[in-house]
Amino acid sequence: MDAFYASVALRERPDLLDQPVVVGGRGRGVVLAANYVARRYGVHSALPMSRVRRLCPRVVVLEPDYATFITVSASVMETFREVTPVVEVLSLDEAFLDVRGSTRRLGSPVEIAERVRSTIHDEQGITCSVGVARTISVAKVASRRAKPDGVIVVPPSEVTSFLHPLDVGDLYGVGEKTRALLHRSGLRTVKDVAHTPLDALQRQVGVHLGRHLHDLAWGTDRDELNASTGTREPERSMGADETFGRDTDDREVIVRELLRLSARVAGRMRAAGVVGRTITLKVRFSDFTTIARARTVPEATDVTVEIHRTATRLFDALGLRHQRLRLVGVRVERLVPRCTVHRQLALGEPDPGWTEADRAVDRATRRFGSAAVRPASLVVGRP
DNA sequence: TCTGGGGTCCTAGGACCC
DNA sequence: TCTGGGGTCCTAGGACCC
Repeated sequence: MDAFYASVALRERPDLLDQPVVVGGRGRGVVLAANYVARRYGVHSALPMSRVRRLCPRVVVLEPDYATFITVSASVMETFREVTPVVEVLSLDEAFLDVRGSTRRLGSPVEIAERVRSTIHDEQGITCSVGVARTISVAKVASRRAKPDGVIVVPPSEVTSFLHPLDVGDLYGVGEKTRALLHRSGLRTVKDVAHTPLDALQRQVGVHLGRHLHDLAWGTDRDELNASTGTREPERSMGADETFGRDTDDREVIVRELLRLSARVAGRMRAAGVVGRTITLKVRFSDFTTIARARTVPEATDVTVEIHRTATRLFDALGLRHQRLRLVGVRVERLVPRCTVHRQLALGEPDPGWTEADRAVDRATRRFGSAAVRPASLVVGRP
């Protein structure tokens, strides 16, 4: 989708179509999506909101409405699945489709692309762009260059002439750091990378990345999709983090925030039916340096208080003294389906323990909303 | 009052085991 | 002429994606 969040938000506000519009958070947030009018001012996603107002004082800021984004996304994915069952979902607004088995029924890839685009336009009132190619990274680069509201087809015979003039930073998977590293080595275009001997490239950037860059530069990367037809791949980790409204060194505030985050993560884990053993605490200081500390516990868990206890211990083990924090986060890794582990009963553990309490909270939350039941320390205005 | 929040994958080093 | 060698698990950090 083109400028997905902004396009969806603007469906409700057609009066703003000619105005620079961004969807973004308040306070210390960043731009989640900018419409193409705003982009003319140099506004783009991930830009701090404070800079957006300086670049474009008359910008209109809309709040994200995730419930609607998710609904629109589901409809869009449904449209994709009418084309082919082989769909690899990348994010809410983007997917790879393997249309090799659909051409008899629906026509050439370009015809399929235009059909999908017009369906989404008619049904959802937003535009999207499509790249057509034999491998995912070439398709991805093509779709970026097709934006907004376009289609680019790169036939196999034209892959190198399409890719080679591009900057290495245009490759899918090459970000700011890798681009700078390659530029420092004199490799500026995709062609430069393609014509560097593989072993020389691997000495520069490591074996794996070197191999990967070479494949990207010749357009010979992956061409089979990870499309579990229908069901999604289970998540490998789940986490939550939050930037404070202002930096803090107050242990009580921090530990309380860790509880909020632990409850959020554990609730999502229980809803997904997964448990995990490795709990990671993330801390970002005022100067933006960020560290993470992890601990693997003997028993996989989805229990709020257990995750919170581990996170708090990890925090205390940092031994911070009056260092102000900008952000804290909690993540649980190495997730496995809950049904694959059986919980070891500890001696002395009460039978209806925290697990049962969490289940009860989940039931209350489902019926009455997330504000219904909370740890007492998270109740605003408590005595 | 610069710099969100959700993820994935890779690397590197140390502990530990056979 | 001394410190094998391979594998797994764990932790920390970093790059990248949307």
